[in-house]
Amino acid sequence: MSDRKVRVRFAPSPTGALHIGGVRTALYNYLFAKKNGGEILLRIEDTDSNRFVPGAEDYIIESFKWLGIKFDEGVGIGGPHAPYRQSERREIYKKYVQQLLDSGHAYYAFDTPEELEAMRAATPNFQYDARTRQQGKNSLTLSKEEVDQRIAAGEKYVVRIKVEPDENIEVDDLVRGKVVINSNILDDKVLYKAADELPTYHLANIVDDHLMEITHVIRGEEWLPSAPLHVLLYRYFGWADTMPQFAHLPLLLKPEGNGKLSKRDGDRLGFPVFPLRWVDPKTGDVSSGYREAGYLPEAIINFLALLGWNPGLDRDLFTMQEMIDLFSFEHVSKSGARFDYEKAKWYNHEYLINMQDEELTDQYYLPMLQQKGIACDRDKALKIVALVKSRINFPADLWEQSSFFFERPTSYDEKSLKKRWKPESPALLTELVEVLAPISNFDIEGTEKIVMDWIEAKGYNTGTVMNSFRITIVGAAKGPQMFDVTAILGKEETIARVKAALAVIK
RNA sequence: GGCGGAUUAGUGUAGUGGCCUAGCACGCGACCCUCUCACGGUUGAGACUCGAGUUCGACUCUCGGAUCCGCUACCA
Repeated sequence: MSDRKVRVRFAPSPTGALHIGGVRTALYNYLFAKKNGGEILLRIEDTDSNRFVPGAEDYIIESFKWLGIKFDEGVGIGGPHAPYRQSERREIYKKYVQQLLDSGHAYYAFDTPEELEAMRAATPNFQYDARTRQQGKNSLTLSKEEVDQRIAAGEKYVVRIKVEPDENIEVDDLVRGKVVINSNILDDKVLYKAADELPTYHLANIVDDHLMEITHVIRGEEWLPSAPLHVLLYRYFGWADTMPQFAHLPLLLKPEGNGKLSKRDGDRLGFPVFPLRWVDPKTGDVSSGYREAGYLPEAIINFLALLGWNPGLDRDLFTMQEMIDLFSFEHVSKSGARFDYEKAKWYNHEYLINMQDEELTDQYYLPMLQQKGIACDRDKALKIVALVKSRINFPADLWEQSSFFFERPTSYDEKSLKKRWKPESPALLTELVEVLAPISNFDIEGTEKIVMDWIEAKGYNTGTVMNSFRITIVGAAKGPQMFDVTAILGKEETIARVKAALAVIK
């Protein structure tokens, strides 16, 4: 078994947008597969016909495409084990359900929802198992003739697993170690529904993982309680020798309060919980996405990877390849990780300021300016981006940080004025205009030298002059070095702004 | 309620019995840089859930309490 090629899968059900927690699960699967020279496949688990949401599958595929997680086979790609959509594998499952029925590890049950309801109401903590299945209408209590008759009559039966009682089931988990559970607490889970001719998750999952030669099942912690059932299924099928290894990942928790991260937290706290924007086809509700919010996929990947896993190094920035090389379940934590949106922003900031000026300019800045109808040649745009990029968290911030290059301030920040505008500012600036006016070459060094010499000669306070100057040019006490700004603005505009401000600020 | 899992600063984590006066990062504060805001650098406050054991010695092992999380569907 250990010499089998590593094969993992990510198997979401298409019930809506792909949750960020699901993205992390997929990411860990991906990292593990690549680390071990293995393969990862994408399977769609749409065995619940009632919860199917159109568009969800495409959304999932597009999300991973954006994030840079490439699957080796599966839905949208194909492969030797196609089809990868469970709703298209009906006939396959039927065969295996029959195998379990024949070997006595499963049985037919005809109990109606109402009858089940009644049983639950009558017995506290009721569960359909070895102790209670005598009360049900199933092929264990009914005669063979009646069972055949009911099925022949088209009655909507269900197939349940027959869990043998009093057995300790061991689950070997890559992150949690050995977990032992007694079969008495397991119920006879439904494996197959005749109503839609589809298996439930448990059956389909085990059959597919076996058929698709999955070696490692890496999934969320919510599956840990049903892992023993899955172990049983492998055993009942006779596949125990090739049973995959399990790894149950800790959950992603709400940033504040109790519980796991949900869609509503994003709405409430104002951050996305989905990779891409999603419009619910039924309700029309719109959920924001990381892509549309201006996140770089690399930043999201890095952030998510370190939420529950840590390579044990004293740094936080890793490329996908580095993470692949470093990934190991030994360093996956066992407890749930609170989602920290501030850190997500920091990651984006880091990835953005580490981008080349050219890339930021061509990919984001120039298109942004064009959309606003602002003419600006590439050289100038490049210079501006270089000056402001250290202050941005999102590409959109590029505009906020640089708009003053294109738009003369129409108002002046109150706080800045209060702190930096001195009684002598108007006189100083009036004089500055006279100093600037004769300068023929308005470049950075030249202008700076002339202005600084003037300040020194007159014995003025550099801070007072420069900050007052800054307010008239930028509109607030912020931004790049002043002469970098004026060199881009040019003499005419610089002087015009000072004069305009002088006329407005009292 | 039952069963399972978990528990290091506000958050993500390092730590595998003595190296811990518990490290790193985000966030918060200060200082330096400086014409401002960022960036960068330095730095401050801030944590081993509690109680018993085991041990010469426990953040690290065992047991119990507390708390949190998950599961408990003809959903995944």
